[in-house]
Amino acid sequence: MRSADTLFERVWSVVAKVPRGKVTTYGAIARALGSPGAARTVGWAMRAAPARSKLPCHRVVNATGELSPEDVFGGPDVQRSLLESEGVTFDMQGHVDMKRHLWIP
DNA sequence: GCCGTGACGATTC
DNA sequence: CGAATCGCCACGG
Repeated sequence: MRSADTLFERVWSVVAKVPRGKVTTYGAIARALGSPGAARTVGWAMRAAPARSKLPCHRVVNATGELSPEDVFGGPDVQRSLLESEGVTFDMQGHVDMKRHLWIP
């Protein structure tokens, strides 16, 4: 059917729909796709995602609102800046304010 | 069809 | 809060 063969493409599709100023979690995406336990696979999709794509992967964080590890993006500082630039707020721990910006497809 | 791997999640100490 | 552990699922070889 219209769904992509692999979860990867479906994940990218969902991430691409994330509105500006909002963030989503890997678990939320996996859940929306029908695989609540495939959070890891979602993260893997980001890892394998084509960098040239328009995927706002910086809007994807983990369930705790934590940003990506330093091995990606070039540093969580970059991700934080991007999100703040879009109107996302953070708490004292440097985590995203999920109560305000958590978005689910 | 098994094995290894991983930008996760939740629990526990 | 920090670190460690187990469980989960999907893809590639």
